[in-house]
Amino acid sequence: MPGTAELVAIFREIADLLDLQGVRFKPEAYRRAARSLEAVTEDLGQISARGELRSIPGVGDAIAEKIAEYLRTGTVPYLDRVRGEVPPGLLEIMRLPGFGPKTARRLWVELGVEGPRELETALAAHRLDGLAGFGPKKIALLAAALARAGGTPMRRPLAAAWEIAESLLAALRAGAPVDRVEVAGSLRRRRETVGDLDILATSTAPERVFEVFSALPQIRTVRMRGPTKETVELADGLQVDLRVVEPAAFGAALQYFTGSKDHNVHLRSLARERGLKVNEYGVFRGEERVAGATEAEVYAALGLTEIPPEIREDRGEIEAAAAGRLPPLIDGPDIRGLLHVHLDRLGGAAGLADAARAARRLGWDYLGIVVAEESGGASVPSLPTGGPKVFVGVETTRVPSGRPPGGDYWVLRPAEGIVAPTATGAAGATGPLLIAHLPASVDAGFEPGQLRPWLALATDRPIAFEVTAGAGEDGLDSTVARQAVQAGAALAVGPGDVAATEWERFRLAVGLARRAGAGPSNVLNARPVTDLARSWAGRRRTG
DNA sequence: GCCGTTTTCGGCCCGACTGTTTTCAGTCG
Repeated sequence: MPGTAELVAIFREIADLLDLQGVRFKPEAYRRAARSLEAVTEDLGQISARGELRSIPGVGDAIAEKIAEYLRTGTVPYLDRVRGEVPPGLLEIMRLPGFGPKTARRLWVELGVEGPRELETALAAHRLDGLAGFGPKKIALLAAALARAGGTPMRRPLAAAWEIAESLLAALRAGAPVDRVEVAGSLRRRRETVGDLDILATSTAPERVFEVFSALPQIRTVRMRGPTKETVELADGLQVDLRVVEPAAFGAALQYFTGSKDHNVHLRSLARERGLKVNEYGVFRGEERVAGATEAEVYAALGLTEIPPEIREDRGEIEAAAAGRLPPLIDGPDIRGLLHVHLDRLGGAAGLADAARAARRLGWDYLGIVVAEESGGASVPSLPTGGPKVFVGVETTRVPSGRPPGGDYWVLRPAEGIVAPTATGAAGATGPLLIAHLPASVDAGFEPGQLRPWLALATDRPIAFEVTAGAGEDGLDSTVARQAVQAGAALAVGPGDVAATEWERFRLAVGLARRAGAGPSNVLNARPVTDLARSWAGRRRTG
């Protein structure tokens, strides 16, 4: 299927093939462009039509021309050219964990190995023995990696990774001589999927910390351990890096290991311009450490206001921080209630009372209880006074018009495969508020242009796009959500369809909204209860 | 191949860890 996702894959393959040829710098340039394209919220065709492809970070003349070519013809001939220069099987060898382009290329040049199958044969025939740089351990690692090949490590949904991380942090705090322990990496940036976990700790006895960590029941194997860093694999294959630093370097290390790569590279080049050096131990002027204990200190030393982890992606946030113009982002305490709580999930009236208590505990003023369209909304029990206000949402699978029967607002969950509003009820439809739960993930092949008809719908009626942190049933991902925010549309933030005991997960969804650049004014359920009641003209239930 | 309040050419982040080494190359994040 042509589109941004395919173009990203093409650039990544070009990068790998150039790597195999030993070409320097170009592979990173293509990867940078690929990462950048993944974050583009607008249709590439439109950007190209305006002649603005080069405004995408990492896209210069040569890559812009290849994008334009792809948009015209659906192919990038340069890919076929570089494919012709190395055997395709080498890609599989270089992607074996622990091995890379240099090894794959040497096996090809020195032994004629063109792919995994030939490598297997060569290993069996002991043809690698005696090859310079290939000792018995490396050969054994290669054989083991080859035997396990194919199982590409899966990225976990954010919520799943978060639960694993929480259990590891709790175990470390309880059993290891640590002062501070925090999660870093893409989980801290609240990326919607997480490839591995990064945990950072301060301690005066790192060795003991690693001992305790290695002995945790969740951990299957220790892959490597040095004086400052340990890498382990969990039973389900997830890789976890634990690093221990001294307190004076904690902020610098947290900043460094939170990333992203592009953000850090940009920061370090900024530091060079100012005669400074940044590494995971601090910001240095010559030998002198001028910052390091806190992240705020690190950013301040570089002349920047502190940048929230969720937007550290080098998409303009560093320039904004330098100018003191970082936009305010939505925060957990801004959330005033939930709007998408399924009555079924609560388990009836008793469950509703429990949910009301949970909502109070979280400081919320209202709950939007959602019922199926067929049920007519009449079955939602009222709450005793003093509890959160209860609104009733009616869930439907098609774009509705008119007032929801027996409810205050609509919740739209399109039937599977629907990616644009159907004609019925869409054009010119006005009506009470609509919360749209669209399964719109760039990873799953959603193209930026596909949001356009939905945004058009938002010009006719109040609509909010849902952002959740459930397990595989999420609404907009942060890239699509960013597009909605940039278009001035509202988001609705929630924990997904989970029990009230797991509502804390709404904080992860807040993280996704932050990644999208949403401030409090962009989030429907950050509005006070009175505003909300006004935003739909239906009857409302009072507690 | 990209990029620029030290540059339109000459740079391109930087440290940890492993395996094979006797001072380093490759890989990773």
